[in-house]
Amino acid sequence: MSMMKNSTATAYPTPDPRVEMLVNELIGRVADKWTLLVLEELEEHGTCRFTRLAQLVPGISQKMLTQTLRAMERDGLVRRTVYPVVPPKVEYALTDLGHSLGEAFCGVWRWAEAHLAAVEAARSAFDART
Amino acid sequence: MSMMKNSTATAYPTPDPRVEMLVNELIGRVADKWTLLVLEELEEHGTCRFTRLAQLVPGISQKMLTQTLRAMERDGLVRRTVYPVVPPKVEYALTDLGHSLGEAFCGVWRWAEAHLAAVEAARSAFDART
DNA sequence: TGCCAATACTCTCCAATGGAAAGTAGGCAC
DNA sequence: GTGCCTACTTTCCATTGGAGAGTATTGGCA
Repeated sequence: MSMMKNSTATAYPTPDPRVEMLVNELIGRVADKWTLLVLEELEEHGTCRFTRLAQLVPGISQKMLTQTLRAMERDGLVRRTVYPVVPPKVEYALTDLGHSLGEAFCGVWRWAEAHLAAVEAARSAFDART
Repeated sequence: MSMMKNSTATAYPTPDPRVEMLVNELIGRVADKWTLLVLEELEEHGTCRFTRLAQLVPGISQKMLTQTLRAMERDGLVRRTVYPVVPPKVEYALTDLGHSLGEAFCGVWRWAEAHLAAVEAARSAFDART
């Protein structure tokens, strides 16, 4: 927030501490490893069922997938559609809000792709410094 | 590094599974709540000492601050400067790489500010659905 | 009449993580 | 000496996360 927000010349850019607190809380929830990975797979593959997501997201456990999807549904990021058929069928899809968050994270993705080598070099250098 | 990301006209942008794996790992590390919050405070306040950061980042423990700063230093996101003075003095500042990551996260911050109300509404609606 | 298969969870147990608070180092003012 | 300052570091304990087994449903099969 404040990173880009002080367009005015005021020394401190945080207008309302309540808003800041809420944004921090929201960031803390949304900037979660699994949320991010699930978001990406849903962006990339569109509507998915539970087991497909479990295969797509590398290394997630069923419990964490359930929890993550529930939290994302509660936050209005994904829409959960249950079909009352014989073997259960549940589909997960991004809402508009979810898509907009995905777009917001595009920059981070591009950053990761672009600076992968720099990070690895930094790690090697750091580890070499004993 | 990122061996050509497929220039072919595939529908989805996943080029090389190795790159994807590394990016996922990097995302998983960098998209950590504390990393994000520390990054923001360093962007906003510039160079900081340890205790100041501990005050700035809401709710972080000393242990997590130490761990987070070490990981960020290892990844080349922050520069750690130790002054061998009487009471220890250590300053933390973002590197260029750190700044670039901060910029990449700008979109997420803006998203959080812009959609705060939408998320809260979604939560209320979800919770009301028992 | 069992019994199974398929799916999306849900539960249990155990290891890893995170937080609070106390401890460490080491020189300096007292 | 005693206490103080700062940046950790360690210890202990509560919470979280993962692996794998269990559950609920019901049409289809023997």
